[in-house]
Amino acid sequence: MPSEPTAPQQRMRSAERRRQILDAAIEIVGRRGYYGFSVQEVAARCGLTVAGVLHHVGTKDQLLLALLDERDRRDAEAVPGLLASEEGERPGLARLRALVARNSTQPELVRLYSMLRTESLYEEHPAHGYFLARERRVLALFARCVAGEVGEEEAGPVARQLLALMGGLEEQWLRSGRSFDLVEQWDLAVARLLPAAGR
Amino acid sequence: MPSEPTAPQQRMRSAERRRQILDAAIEIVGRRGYYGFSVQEVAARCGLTVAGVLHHVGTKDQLLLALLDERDRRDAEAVPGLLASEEGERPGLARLRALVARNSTQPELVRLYSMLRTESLYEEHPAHGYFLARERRVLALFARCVAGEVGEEEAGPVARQLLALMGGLEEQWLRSGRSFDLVEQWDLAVARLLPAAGR
Amino acid sequence: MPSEPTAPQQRMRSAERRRQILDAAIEIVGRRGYYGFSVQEVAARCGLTVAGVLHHVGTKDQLLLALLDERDRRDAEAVPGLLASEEGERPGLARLRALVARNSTQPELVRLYSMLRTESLYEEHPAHGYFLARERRVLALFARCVAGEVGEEEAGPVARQLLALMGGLEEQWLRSGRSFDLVEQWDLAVARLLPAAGR
Amino acid sequence: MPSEPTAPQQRMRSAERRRQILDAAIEIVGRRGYYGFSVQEVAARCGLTVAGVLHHVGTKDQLLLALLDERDRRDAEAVPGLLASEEGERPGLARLRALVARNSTQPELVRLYSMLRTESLYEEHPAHGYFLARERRVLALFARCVAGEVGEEEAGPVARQLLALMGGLEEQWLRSGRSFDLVEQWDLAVARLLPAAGR
DNA sequence: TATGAATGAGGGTTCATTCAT
DNA sequence: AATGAATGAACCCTCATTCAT
Repeated sequence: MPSEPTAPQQRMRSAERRRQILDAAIEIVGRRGYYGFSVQEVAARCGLTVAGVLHHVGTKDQLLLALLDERDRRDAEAVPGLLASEEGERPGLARLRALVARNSTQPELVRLYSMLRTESLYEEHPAHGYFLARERRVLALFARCVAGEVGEEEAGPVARQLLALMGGLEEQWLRSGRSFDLVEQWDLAVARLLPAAGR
Repeated sequence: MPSEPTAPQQRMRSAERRRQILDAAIEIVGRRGYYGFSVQEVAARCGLTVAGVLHHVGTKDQLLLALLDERDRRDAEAVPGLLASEEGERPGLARLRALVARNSTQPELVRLYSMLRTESLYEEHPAHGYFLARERRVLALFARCVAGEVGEEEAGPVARQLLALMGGLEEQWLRSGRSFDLVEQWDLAVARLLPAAGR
Repeated sequence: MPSEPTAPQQRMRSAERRRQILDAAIEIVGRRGYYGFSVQEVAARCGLTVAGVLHHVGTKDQLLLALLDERDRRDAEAVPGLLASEEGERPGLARLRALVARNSTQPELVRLYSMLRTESLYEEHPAHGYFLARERRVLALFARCVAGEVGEEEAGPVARQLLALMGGLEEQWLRSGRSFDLVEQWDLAVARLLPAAGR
Repeated sequence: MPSEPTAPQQRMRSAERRRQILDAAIEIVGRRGYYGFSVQEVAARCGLTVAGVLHHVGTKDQLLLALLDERDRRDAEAVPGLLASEEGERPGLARLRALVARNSTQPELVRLYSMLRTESLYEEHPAHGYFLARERRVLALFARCVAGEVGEEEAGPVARQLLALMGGLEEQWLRSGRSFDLVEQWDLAVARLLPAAGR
């Protein structure tokens, strides 16, 4: 419905506006997933028209992908090398712990990935490919992180186990209203799973 | 004169039809979640009108809850006492293994719970309450299952870890196209997590 | 939705059931008119299925007409000769007052007629014909009621005025939550309109 | 190069379109009331999609209220001060007559108010509050109009009577296919009701 | 007498998208 | 950079009705 001409529409610079839109989308998609969120809602949160939002992001699907890219970009910027492992450096368990620690400060982000990871199990989900590739990459990274602790043929399964643990604990953490300390529980789990490494 | 031998009956009896509807819904909700599925799709799969489906289940929301109830009912019937633990009997690790084993034969079911569990993190999701309660119950059960293996103050955290592992491995299992043996990976994980119990 | 088999469905005799249905319908149609009422609502109020109601009344339209007939039948029975004026007897202002008095004890009934009278202004309303005929009859009756008080050529207009007054006051009476005495206001109005007659 | 001289413009400006929508709605609601009209019908009459109509008015309920506001706005504009009585000026019977006279030229408008006034007796009707307030205001105005003619304690009842008469006569006028002169009948009624004032 | 299954039509509303401005 | 008009498709749901039981 044509609304009253509202407060003098402040025009933003494109980059700024885009960031604002992606922020809003991250939060909303984190809550209700791809299928449950609407461009309308993003628009409302930004004080924009639906058409206004689309002007910046193109399409609902593109918005989703843009949002994932943006997250990756920001993460790479904020904690360089946390998820990457290009060089010859040998990441260890500390790396995994750092990851958990960082996530524990960003529940919103955790929500987003939880949501989309599960939703994208469906082959036609727009982020299906993204998360398939991501999981492969992450499993490989985790395997390298534990390479020093376990035998070669065990690295794969243990990486699986750690990834499962991480995701599962995060989900419980969210559902419980973050009523427990995520890092602490992670440490307990790792101590059990890789007892030799603790020392 | 006896009537024709009942041509391919169009009109079904209530229970039958309801089961058919719930089956279809389970599959679809498992793929796309509550937000992504439509009554229309269920109807199409059952050869019914949308109104026809609604005649049996009332509402989209009620369909979701009915579907969860139905699952519970069928599970309780098929493997009695798997999730329950009423009496004084002491469930152990075997119980957990049995659970994983059963799930490994029902990927569709696993999908459904994965999907809804995550989606229902959102407070206004129609199954939010259901999964909140369910997680509490399951954590309590798991804690009892490991009561014999670990100290009392450790039962809670370990239950968390096992639940996280179970969910996480299942998810990886689904995403990988079930390319690994779920029970095998579970055993490996448990062997690491509770080494003493292995024997 | 197929409901639980409820309390042992008491079967009623047809006439009884029909009366019950019409009673419910009178109340509901009185509130929301023909367009706003649904067979479903009537059914609910009678503890019947929609099909059950239709079994007794045939059709939504027929229900409406049946309901009007029933009202007329009951009125004729309860206060014989109130609206009729077949014989040579000369009805007077007392007759009109009796009418108002009776209505003042049956707000539900007043509601019904108010509602349908207005709704049926529309030519395609199922009760259009009914109320057209009714108004003619009533105007004729009213004219006879005031024949003794005013000149012949005035009887028509005065009948109009009295009918307008009656309907209008009743409507105000309903809207105000019956916060004034309908008969009293009627008397005041008549005293003004036909001053000579008062004595 | 100048563009073609604007082919029969499909896209309308907001105000224009809105007016068109409200006009259509007034007519339809006047015929069948709030419960009997559908947005679809309004859309069809405007050569728009349902979604198109909703784009301008928001909601079926909002359309109804917008329509009443619009009527008030137009009336206030066309015959300023007819229904208002802000200042110290003393309105008299002439004011009431002017009102009837105006209405007699706008049967459509009369229909609308007749319809909604009655329908909104129902407490949950979207215009219930509107007409409750309106009746209070109008009764107060009418009371002031006859303040010069009758004693103070009679003003209230007489206002009621006049309002009832006006509404009732209008309704008869509509049902009869406007077969009589509304103003003439009004004059007759007023002459009877307030004989002293005639002079 | 009454129900239960099923439908077809229509209800209002939401949504993503296009296009001109 | 952003809006506003408009659409087409989909959404869930309600309704009156039919038919077999």
